[in-house]
Amino acid sequence: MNARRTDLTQARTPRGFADRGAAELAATRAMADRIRETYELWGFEEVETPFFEYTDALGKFLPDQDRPNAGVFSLQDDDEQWMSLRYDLTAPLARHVAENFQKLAKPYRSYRFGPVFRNEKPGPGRFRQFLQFDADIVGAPSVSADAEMCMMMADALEAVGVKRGDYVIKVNNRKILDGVMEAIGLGGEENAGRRLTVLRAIDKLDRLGPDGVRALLGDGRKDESGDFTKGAGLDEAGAARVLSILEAKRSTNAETAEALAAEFAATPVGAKGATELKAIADLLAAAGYDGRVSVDPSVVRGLEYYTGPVYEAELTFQIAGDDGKPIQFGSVGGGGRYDGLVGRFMAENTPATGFSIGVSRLQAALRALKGETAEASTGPVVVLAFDRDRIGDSMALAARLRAAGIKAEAYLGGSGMKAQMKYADRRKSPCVVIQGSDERDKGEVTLKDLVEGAKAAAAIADRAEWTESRPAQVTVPEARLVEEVQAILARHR
RNA sequence: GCCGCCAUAGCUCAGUUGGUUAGAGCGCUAGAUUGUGGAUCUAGAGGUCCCUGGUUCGAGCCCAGGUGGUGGUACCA
Repeated sequence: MNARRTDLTQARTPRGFADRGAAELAATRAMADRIRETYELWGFEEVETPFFEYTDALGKFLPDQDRPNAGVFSLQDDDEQWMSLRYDLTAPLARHVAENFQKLAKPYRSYRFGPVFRNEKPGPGRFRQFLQFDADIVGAPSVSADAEMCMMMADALEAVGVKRGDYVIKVNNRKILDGVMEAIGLGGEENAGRRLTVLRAIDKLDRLGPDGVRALLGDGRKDESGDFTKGAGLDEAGAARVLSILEAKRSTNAETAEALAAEFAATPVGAKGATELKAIADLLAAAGYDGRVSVDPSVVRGLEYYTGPVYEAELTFQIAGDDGKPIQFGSVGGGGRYDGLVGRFMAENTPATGFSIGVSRLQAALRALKGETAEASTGPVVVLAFDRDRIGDSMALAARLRAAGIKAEAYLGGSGMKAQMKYADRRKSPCVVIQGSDERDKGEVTLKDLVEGAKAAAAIADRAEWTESRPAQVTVPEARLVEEVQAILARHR
């Protein structure tokens, strides 16, 4: 009967994708509910966009227009138009706003939650499908909107259980860096690539340190594996000037903003950036968010499209990993102002700012913080099946429990009683209902409390006593089924 | 993308210089126990030794290419 079959299909998830079980889904749902409550409290409304967008709507931010599958998952519709799975929630929002511009009250405050897809190499804790939770304000040009975004991000983190002090929202302004780059001769369209290289170099500060960043700003850097990363090609003075931004951090937001204003107001754009940061610092102070939101010149974000304030949510607690070394969780979300994004779809330019929370990443961090306390949720009461032809009786008993609001199921498998008990055990069933012919003849049911029973069993060593004692088990009139089961459930609440 | 390491049962792994029918522990299924979770004992099921090709009388083991995983690095909208 076991002839070797060679036609079996291999059961496997695609690389970088994962199935998620009940415990993890429950944790995700709980977290999403907290975030949702926070956003609604701030007056944001939910909107959902499809997983697919036309590739051109996702935009010029694709790494290579000629290869639509690089970075994103793309396919051609039957009319030959390219469509792509969304890689974030911001580009689809920009499209939605442009498409419904007349209908939306501006400033438009909205949030959305869902999976996004990236076609790149997966790593540990890094998947090709993951969840984001975004909030954006479209149509508010002032930095008060950016300040509000930072505050709401802080509220959201606290709502999901990150304690004050265990996180920090860092905020900076792109314009300061733009000013510096302009001053050292990196202005203009022709230097866009080098400006991006500078941004990416600064983004690596926490990992590579000042010397590593300096190398990336100059000629380039060779890492331990021998791979060479080309640098931005700045001269020594230029690199020093860029790095000096990072030293402007002071102990309070007001002082940092002032230091930046004093140092980097040489160009009009730099001055504007400093003024904006000062305004944000004032708003944060007035709202009581000092300390939770911190003005930090090292935040740049790797994205090209940000035009003003940028911010990043960082978890600051450390816990030891399996190898004893501390794990740094780092960034769990970020965002910024993208005044040009909606403008790709319509002549009217529309300012916008928003941020994204990496739900999967945040969830992983919280799980590590709290330990694997995914407390086993209680399963259903299981009504055992005695005679195959009396399954209707089991189902009727289960139905009575359900009518009383108790999770219950009749055992539908084909195994014997011992296996059925094991099944109930594995389902984390609090209690089983047994009705064989003995009970049925007398109009009774036997209930076994599995939680109590497990405790009693621990003390019993030999088989005879085990079978004899039948711990935590009662036989009651069938009419009292619901009350007695409720009593058992109440014991373990 | 680049560099390194790894791939044998559901899981963790052993497997001699290249030599007969590839093993262990755990897990799973069942029996001992006419109707009871645990413990104990016993039995059973479960394998394309990642794939393809090569060397050889003979390959789980050696060689080449591929695939997948993993650790760095790059990218991360």
